[in-house]
Amino acid sequence: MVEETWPEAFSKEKIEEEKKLPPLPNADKYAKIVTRFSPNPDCILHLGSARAIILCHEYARMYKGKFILRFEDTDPKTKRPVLEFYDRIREDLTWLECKPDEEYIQSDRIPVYYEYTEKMLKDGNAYVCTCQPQNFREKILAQKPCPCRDLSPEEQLERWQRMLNGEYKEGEAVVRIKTDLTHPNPAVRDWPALRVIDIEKFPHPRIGTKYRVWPLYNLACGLDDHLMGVTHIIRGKEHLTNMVRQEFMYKHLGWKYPEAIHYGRLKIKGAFLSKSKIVQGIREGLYKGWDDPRLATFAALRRRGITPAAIKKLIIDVGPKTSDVVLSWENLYAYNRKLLDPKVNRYFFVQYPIQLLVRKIPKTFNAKLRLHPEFPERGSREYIVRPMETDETALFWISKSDLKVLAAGSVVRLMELFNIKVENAESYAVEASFESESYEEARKAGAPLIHWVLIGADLPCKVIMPDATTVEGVAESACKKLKQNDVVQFERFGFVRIDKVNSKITAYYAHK
RNA sequence: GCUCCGGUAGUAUAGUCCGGUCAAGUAUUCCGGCCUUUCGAGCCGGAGACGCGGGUCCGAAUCCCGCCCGGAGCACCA
Repeated sequence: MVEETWPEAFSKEKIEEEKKLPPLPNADKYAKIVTRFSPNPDCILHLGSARAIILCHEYARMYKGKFILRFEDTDPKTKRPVLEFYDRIREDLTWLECKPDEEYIQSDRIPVYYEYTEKMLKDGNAYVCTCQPQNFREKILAQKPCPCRDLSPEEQLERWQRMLNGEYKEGEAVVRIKTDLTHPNPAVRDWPALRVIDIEKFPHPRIGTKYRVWPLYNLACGLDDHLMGVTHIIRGKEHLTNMVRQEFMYKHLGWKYPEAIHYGRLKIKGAFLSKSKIVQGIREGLYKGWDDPRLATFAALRRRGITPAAIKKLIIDVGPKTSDVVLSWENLYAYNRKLLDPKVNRYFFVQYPIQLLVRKIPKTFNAKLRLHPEFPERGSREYIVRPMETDETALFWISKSDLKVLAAGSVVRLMELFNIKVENAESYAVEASFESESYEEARKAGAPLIHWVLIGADLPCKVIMPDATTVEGVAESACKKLKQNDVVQFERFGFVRIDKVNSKITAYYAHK
């Protein structure tokens, strides 16, 4: 009856609709959407890159397109690539469930860049500039061409050969793309495209000393985006002027510039998201590794049990806006908690344990604790609490932090076990006596519920917190069966990822 | 300084192009209640925002002008 009147109230109670990304500009103009993520493998990936990765991957998936990973490793000198990061970046993408459909490494594509450089040189759209940087700067600021600009294409090609032959030393020659000398932004005017590197001093970690002329960002990236069929460039807004620069090159080559989205910077409260800060901290030994819990690297988040799905949701939530955002960890944690709560099992972990002696226990208790209260099919763990025959006592570990509810005379329930009445509470030990068994009585008395670990069925355990401090304690012995990478909830403590299990458990704290 | 962006609750976001249905929606956070053998989750309720000042208009978060604040770029880095 009621159902007939308001059918909508009964249909699939409230589907929380997933937030979706706004449509890509001009998506219908392209047969296949192609995006790319193009990191320099000179550092570990962190949350700051999440926007590029997830947006690119998500859009490619949304339009059944293609997602490309392209390593931009063309600076053997100041942003020197490091071999280990190529793989670490691949690992991070896999973990984030953003596996690329194709992969390129720019240091393998030098001949391609040379080919187009020569074409532009030949067409009079580029030139080899041998001016002192200072001199060039003055000219360009005055909107005047430097002497090299107007040399004939033949001469340019000749100079180009000399660059390749090593007749120019580092800093002595650079290829520039012709733009508009009167462009309002001086940074756009005749930008540098390739330069000479002292390759003996700075060999490329992958390619060695094979090439002494290396392309700069705008040449390599600009060429590749077209050559690889990228339809939508999604990158940080620090690249806005690079788009303007590259558009001149596209005009020279008769190409059409892809659609470009320049999103704002992403920061997260209290975390260093700059490569240099991270690298510096590692070098100085401040951080123990790339996955130090204080870092917002993917490696660290992974170690703490933050799920890729939570990160993805967060990024999609933020979207591709151009304004900067400062995220708070709370948002990430909330998403993660929602994902983890139904999935992971629950255990007791007592932090900073103190001893609890319970007297007058009338019988043997068999505590059966479900791994997850809502999913009995997952099974349970059992602890037999058998009082000493001589004096009817049993010993437990309880958390020092629960002392606040353990004033003498108060009634407290040991979860899933029985109720006790506190007789004496010191900061190092508590004495109590059996009060009653049923949960209902505890409720009626408004007794607080605390968790416990039976002495004798315990396992030392330490939890590494997000600030890298350690919380020592004991876990219930059932935790022995946990494996590395398991994420569990330590009840009334928080979600943790199991890092190591041997005679002692080491876990990393995710969040409450 | 110059060239570009951007400013909606503690945080993030919707709405801004094409003014009214926005006395501003959503998520998270916080508070209260219910429920529950966790201080978790769930459910219900509540708190909380259009940077500032003018103008146009019957009507402005949305349009115009000025200001303020924040960010990015101004490399032979990416």
